[in-house]
Amino acid sequence: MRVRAARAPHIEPEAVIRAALEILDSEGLEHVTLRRIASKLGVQAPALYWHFKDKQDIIDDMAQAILVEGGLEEIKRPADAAAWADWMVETAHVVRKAVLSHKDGARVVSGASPFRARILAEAATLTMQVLNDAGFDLLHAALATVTTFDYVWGYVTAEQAGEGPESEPTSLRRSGGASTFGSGMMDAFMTEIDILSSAEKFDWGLRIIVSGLKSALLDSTNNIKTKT
Amino acid sequence: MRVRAARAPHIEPEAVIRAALEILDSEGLEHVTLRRIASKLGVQAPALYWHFKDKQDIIDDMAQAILVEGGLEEIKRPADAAAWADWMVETAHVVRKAVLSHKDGARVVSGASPFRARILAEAATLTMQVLNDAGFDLLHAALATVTTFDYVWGYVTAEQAGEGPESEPTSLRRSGGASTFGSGMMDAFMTEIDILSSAEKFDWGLRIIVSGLKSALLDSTNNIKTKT
DNA sequence: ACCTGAACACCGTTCAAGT
DNA sequence: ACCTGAACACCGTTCAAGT
Repeated sequence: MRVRAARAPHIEPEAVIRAALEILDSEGLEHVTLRRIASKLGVQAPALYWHFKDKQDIIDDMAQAILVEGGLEEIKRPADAAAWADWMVETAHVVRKAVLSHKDGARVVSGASPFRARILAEAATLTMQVLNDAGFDLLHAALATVTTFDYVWGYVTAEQAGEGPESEPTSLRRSGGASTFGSGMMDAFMTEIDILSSAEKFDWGLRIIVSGLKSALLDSTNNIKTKT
Repeated sequence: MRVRAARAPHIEPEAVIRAALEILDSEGLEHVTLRRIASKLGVQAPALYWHFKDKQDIIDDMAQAILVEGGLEEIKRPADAAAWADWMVETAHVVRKAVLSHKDGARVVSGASPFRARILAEAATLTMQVLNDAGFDLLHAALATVTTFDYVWGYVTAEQAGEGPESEPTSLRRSGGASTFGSGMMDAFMTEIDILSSAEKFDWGLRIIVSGLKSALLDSTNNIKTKT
């Protein structure tokens, strides 16, 4: 009398997202189609419209799932407000890892509706509060958050876009251009930079930004206190 | 005997890109389809395959066109190598404006093949050289360039994604979550940050990065010279 | 050399109809 | 309440055939 698995549908939303993420990881975003998801669940494509408004709705939930599963929800404010700098670096690394944990993760999350996924907005809000507690006024806490998150986003997007299907020698197809400083100079830099892992490169830029933020914070407090 | 315009085809590649960009500006990227482009040229869709390998090839040329027309080619190294900081800020603004000059410009350029468009790679190479002349070693010139360009990319992408069709109140649809620190705190920050134009917000982040780069440069030279 | 016609294998989405 | 069948209006791409 064993229940024949996935024969009588009773689809649940979570199962849809799970199936979608499996297709994403094994075949990439362009294969995440309603017909593929449905067939993976033993169901016809239009069935999905009972549980989700449209495909965008599914993408939104995929983005949310990727970030939650990546641990974005577990981020808590630092015990010491003065430790904001290291906290920001850690938080950014969490976001990066979450997105990288699924193939085309960056494209999924940035394809999600309003301000990306809901959790991302919450993480941003939390970041603003941490910065505010650290001494930034409301305006500069918001600016600093946007700057940091936009860097994270730009970096991760480029990182994952580079993992494309064809791993051509990068940047030297179509040699017609010549362009004075050919690819020779480019290659010199590329050879240098590739001694670092992608995580290390990410970290370097992150610390540059945090270092700039530290200076901004010092400047603003000096304008008021002028201690010494 | 007047030549009936666009009746006898003789399609030229530039005309294809021009038509594609017109559709892009008036209707957005999702309407830039081979059939639409072709019909705009008085031709059938498969005709495009004689001039271009595939749609990706057209997107690549669109990206290149957007950046060239935005003035990316006119960027020259600074007269004074020490003026690298202001030069980077200016260069970043040029890239931002170029991308924003067409609807969905960011998506087009990031959808382009290898390292985005060819000109972007050249601009990056030039930036590395400028930084190298300014005292950064090869590795750090490359890291600084990547950091800056990734920030530019993240910022512009978010900026243009926000211009979406539906201009909902942003971030407060689906009020179910509650999430302790509701949207109230979020709104306080958003009100603050919206007193600045998008260009000003971009500029602020840019200068944070450049400020961080200045510190890094000073530190590295101090480690060698240790003057006084 | 340059383009058309017709087809192939897909999409997301709608909707009457089934159970 | 939940799903199917069939259709609609599209896609990018291929390819024999026309001129």
